Amino acid sequence: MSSASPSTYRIGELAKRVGKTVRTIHFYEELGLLRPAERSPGGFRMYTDHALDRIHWIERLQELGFSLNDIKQFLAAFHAHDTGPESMGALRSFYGEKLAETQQAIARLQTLESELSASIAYLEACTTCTMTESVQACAACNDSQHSDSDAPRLVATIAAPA
Amino acid sequence: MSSASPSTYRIGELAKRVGKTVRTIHFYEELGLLRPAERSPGGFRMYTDHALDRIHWIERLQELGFSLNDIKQFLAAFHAHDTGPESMGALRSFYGEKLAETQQAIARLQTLESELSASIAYLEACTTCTMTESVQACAACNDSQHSDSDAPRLVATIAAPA
DNA sequence: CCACACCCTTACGTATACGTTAGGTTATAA
DNA sequence: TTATAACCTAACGTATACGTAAGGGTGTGG
Repeated sequence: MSSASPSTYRIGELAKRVGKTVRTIHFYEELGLLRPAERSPGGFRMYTDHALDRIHWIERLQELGFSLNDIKQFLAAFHAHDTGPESMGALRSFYGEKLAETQQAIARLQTLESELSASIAYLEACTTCTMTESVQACAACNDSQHSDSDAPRLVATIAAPA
Repeated sequence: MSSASPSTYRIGELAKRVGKTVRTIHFYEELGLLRPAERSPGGFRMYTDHALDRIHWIERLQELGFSLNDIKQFLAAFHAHDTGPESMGALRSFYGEKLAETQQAIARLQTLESELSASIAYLEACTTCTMTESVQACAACNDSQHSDSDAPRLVATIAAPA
């Protein structure tokens, strides 16, 4: 076994290198996201390092909230243009849309974060509560520990039957 | 909180009020997340305003990234405790875990946000590029507009066959 | 030349959160 | 009383991103 990578390798090797399963790579190919550089005489898929980059790129886009189908749509649009600048323009607006969405997602998560924090803070008082009835009774709780504020929405409506 | 109306109403009315479909409410019931206050003599589900609050609560938890199954698991644990403080403690740790996850999600999205911004900034230069070849040629781009920095990862590996 | 890992295609299975008939019943207005 | 809107249960369909066999070739060390 030589240590220099043979420049092309089979699917199992590629899978190992990117940390995906063979099935996943097959799947990407079914969707048109990735194609082997060539096939061996016997029909084995042979890949180059470019496949590696492509798969990492797909990974990042998925983290950004793109579906595999989104990526497929984009690749089609990307290659549908004649000149580099046009293709790059498509890429730019593709990313631009997701940037906006990402920023909204962040804002939303931050709202939820503070709501969670408020709920947890509110519930801290319950730690020292000596009440021994079931949670149903909490609806009438007037403990001075947290009577100064209304129960957060994430707490107020839980203590009910089913 | 919500108040006086006919005090109980049927599933269609509830659906309208919360902006969900009847099927969704049926589904929540199948999962044990929600039960009608009672049934009409003829078998119709009759709800009170509490169902409204419950559904809104479920909505928020979903936005937080909880699956309906997570919520189901939690409700079981919540009602498995004997005293209010114990149940509230369960709620607190339930929220605590998600708070940590939410904070990680925010951090991750912020990383991705800056990556997207960098990519878009990089691609701005392409707007003024006069190159008329296909995007494949961009791999060798040495335009002074962006030769000062390497292409962002989200850009570097795209301009390739398929 | 053979064993055995690795690869091939085809195709059904899985989890989530509902959507969509299908066939029949209940409530209400005319 | 009857039309019809709304409801009932049961059950199969949908989209996403793969998992998991099934049945059979390929490639290579010994």
